[in-house]
Amino acid sequence: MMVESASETIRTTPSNQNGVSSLSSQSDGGGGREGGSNGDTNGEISPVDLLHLQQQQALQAARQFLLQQASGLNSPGSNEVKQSPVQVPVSMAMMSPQMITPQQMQQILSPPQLQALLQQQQALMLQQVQHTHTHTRTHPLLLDPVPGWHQLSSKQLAFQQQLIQMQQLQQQHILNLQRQGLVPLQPTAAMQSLQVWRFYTLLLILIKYLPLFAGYFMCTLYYITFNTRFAVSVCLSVHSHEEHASSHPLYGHGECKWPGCEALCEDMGQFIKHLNNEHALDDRSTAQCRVQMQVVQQLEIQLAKESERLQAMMTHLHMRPSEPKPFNQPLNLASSGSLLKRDSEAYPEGLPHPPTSAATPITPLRQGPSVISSSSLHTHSHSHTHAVGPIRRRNSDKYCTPIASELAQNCEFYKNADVRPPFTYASLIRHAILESPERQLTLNEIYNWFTRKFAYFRRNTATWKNAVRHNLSLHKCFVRVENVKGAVWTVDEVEYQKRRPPKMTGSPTLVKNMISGLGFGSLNASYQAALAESSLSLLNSPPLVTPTSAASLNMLHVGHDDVSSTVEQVNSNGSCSPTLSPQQYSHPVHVKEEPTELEEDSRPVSLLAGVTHSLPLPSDERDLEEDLPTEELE
DNA sequence: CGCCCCTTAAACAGGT
DNA sequence: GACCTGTTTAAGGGGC
Repeated sequence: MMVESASETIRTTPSNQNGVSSLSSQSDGGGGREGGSNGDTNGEISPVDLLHLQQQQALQAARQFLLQQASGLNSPGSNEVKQSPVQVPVSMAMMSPQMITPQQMQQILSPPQLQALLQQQQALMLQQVQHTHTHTRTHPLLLDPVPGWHQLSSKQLAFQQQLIQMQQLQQQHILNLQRQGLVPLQPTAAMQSLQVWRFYTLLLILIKYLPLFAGYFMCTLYYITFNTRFAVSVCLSVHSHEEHASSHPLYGHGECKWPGCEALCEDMGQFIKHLNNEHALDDRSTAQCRVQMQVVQQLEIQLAKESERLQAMMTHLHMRPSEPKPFNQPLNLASSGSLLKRDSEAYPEGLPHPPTSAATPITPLRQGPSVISSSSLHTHSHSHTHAVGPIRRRNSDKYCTPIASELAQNCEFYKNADVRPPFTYASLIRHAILESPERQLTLNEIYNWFTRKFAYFRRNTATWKNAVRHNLSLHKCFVRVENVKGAVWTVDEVEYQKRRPPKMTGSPTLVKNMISGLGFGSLNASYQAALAESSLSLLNSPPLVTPTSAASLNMLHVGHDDVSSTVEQVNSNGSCSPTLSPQQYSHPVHVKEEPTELEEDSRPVSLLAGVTHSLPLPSDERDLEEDLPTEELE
């Protein structure tokens, strides 16, 4: 009911797209342009330069693709220049939807197959180059990516031609090597070609499958198009037909390109009708758009990774980096990764360890402050600091994308987008209280927190305020404390943990619990369904379904719907105070009746997380598991 | 089907 | 009396 009126309240403009808009400044022909500049600076073109150029082209193509993804989200009208050099690689990527290393590929593919792939990849490169310097107007299927881009200087053209020749020679050399079975292991031309190919493949696989990862990652890029009924234009299609140059970015090949839709529409009118009917502004569309944003985010991360890889390769080859590349975050599939920087070096088992440096910090592509907002808030909460279980906590974070990190990362989003946060009132209230310096808030302060943090709660105040009051009174975890200046509300952590759902056991329920653990338990059906259907694949995907132990599985319930559990857990890593009790955590004023006797046992384990203690794990996993609630306390 | 959780609505009381 | 705060009850939906 509230969703319907959401479209009426558009109060923001898509002004924050820093991560993407920075990419948008990279034009389609950027790679070629860089190559051209190289050609300007260097009279002689070395093979190393060519490799560099190839890599740059690949990255530029990826950037362009990201740009398209992002621009599809941002502005529906920005898709006119949507030809893409990534077009053809799509087919390559779909040919082999596996992420394999060049070595693995050599093992898998026969030499002819490998040769064909290489030829195809090389042809792509050549096609790109030729496309740029033989004028795009000669190619009916390609649009001019950037006006004036084809107006290269003669020197640049000469460079391009030289590049083509070198590439041909290079390709021939590679194929000869392949025929002879001499596949060098060091990053040579063949390997780098494979690397480029792999990059394409990886990117496009991500495009293809990342939408399925929906509920798992709460996206962070923040677009205001949520507020408009039809402004959510997600362009999943890498192809763009010239006959549809003026068409809708979500429409192509006679079918709807909305993620997961593929409904057949004969013409634009039918498509528009379909779009209005099936993809109107509702929870499901919102969730899907959120997923798409996550796709973009992941691609950006991946792009950063590949850029770093390129830098490393170039460094290895004694090449001069063309530009300082932002080093990236390790591909931490847990969206709470930003909150887990402290122990990011130690990857939880089951998570894919990034091949590249894990210690390099990332420049957030989105709202920088949002990533640290909750963290910083809780670092101030000096005394109430308890550590968390190292492995289990991370597993918990991994599976139950903590709402804290979700809020932390998407605070700007929720602040501006009129989207209902997928958390329960109790979770939000608890988060608000725990976020406060004193860990206590008056009712009015809770109200203010809601309105301050969520655009959604700036309307229908009577409804949600009533709900807030109702929750405060209903749940025993919220304790009213008389204060000098009135009454404040605090959180009784023990009680809060008590109300958590029973731990999951079987695999069928696992997924659902995990989803609910993501904080979507309170969503309405459509939203849940949208997220669930997108999450299933991810949750079943190998890297995330390799639970390290029964304990890790049982941890899954810990994050249920809490907003802040992970925030304080993670941020309390540094300060180890095993003697602090949950009561102290919840509130000093509150008098508790039944302290948990086992908490002292679990506490040392929880200290492992941030400070890499080597305390032995308690042998009794069951007891530990029962202690989890207290373990979460600070 | 029953239970539980969550949301929403509403009535009511007490205080300012 | 209006408003805020807090409590309580009820209904409905969804998951298990």
